[in-house]
Amino acid sequence: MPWRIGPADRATGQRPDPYRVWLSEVMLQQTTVAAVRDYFRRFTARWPDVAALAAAPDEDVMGEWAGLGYYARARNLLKCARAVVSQHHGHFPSTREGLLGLPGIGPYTAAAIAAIAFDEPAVVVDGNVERVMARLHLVETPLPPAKAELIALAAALTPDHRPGDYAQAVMDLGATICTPRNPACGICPWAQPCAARAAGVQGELPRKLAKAAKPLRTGVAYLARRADGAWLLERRPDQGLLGGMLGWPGSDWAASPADQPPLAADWRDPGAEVRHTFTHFHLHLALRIAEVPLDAAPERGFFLPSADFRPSALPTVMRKAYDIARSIL
DNA sequence: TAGACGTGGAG
DNA sequence: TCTCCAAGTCT
Repeated sequence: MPWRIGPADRATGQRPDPYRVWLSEVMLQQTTVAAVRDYFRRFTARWPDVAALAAAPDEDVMGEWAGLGYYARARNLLKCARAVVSQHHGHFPSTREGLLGLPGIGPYTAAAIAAIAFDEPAVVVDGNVERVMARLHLVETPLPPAKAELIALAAALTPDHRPGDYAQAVMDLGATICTPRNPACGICPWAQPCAARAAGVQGELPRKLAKAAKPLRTGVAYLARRADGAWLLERRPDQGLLGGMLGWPGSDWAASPADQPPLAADWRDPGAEVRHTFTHFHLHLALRIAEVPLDAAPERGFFLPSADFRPSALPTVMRKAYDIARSIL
């Protein structure tokens, strides 16, 4: 993984760059390694250190993050980079407690950075560690109530020697061997002491409380292309869903939203809607598409010139709408 | 403290 | 097609 240093460098006492550790850990929050890899490469190529990132315009960072999800992470990433520069002389705090004070850094990320970048024996507990501990110690209590117990069990195993390598090793074990489904107990180095394995319930742990069903919300989005190729977009407010990202003007997303076009035009119905599922609801988004003249004066949003418009800077639901509009215009 | 907050891949 | 979920944080 591009954010790790090799064993040869590690053997010389070299530490990984705290900036790269921080960036990778934030990207990896609730996100798979496969999804993060290319984003990490693009971010570090464009912004090689925390000072460069802190100096970047908001819209550049949000656009580079587009598609990775949980956009509050990108907003907090910038806040954090700027705080490190302005309040910590451009250096990340080296302790769990110091890191916890920064935006977007919670208990897991603070411990991970402290252990991996600064060799602090912090207790690193993510979903992988929770799963490994629940199985190793046969914890039947469901998550999230079991959280405190699992942290205590993880703390009892955390070594003072090479805590960063230990933390990554347990997370790697969870990601590759002690997986949620069909764990590979036959090649697991902890198969012998594993209580869940002995009881034959390893595939059922950790237990989890049932989640709420996702309601259906609907909405309408308006995609207007001006005669010169510019698209009518708007910047979404910083708070809430897709906060700070570009999007198409349209209705709210609700059980039965009211809607109002952003400008007068001959709106066409493409006959296809966008279906998208967020963490807590399903969305059916109807589309209205129009070609408008150069002097069109929108009541909402702004025309982004085609030379400045990259579909990759849109969140996925907005890019799905764009793909449909482009196919019929 | 429980709910808000994205996405793409696996089964 | 559908559910689950992945290296969580914020409010």
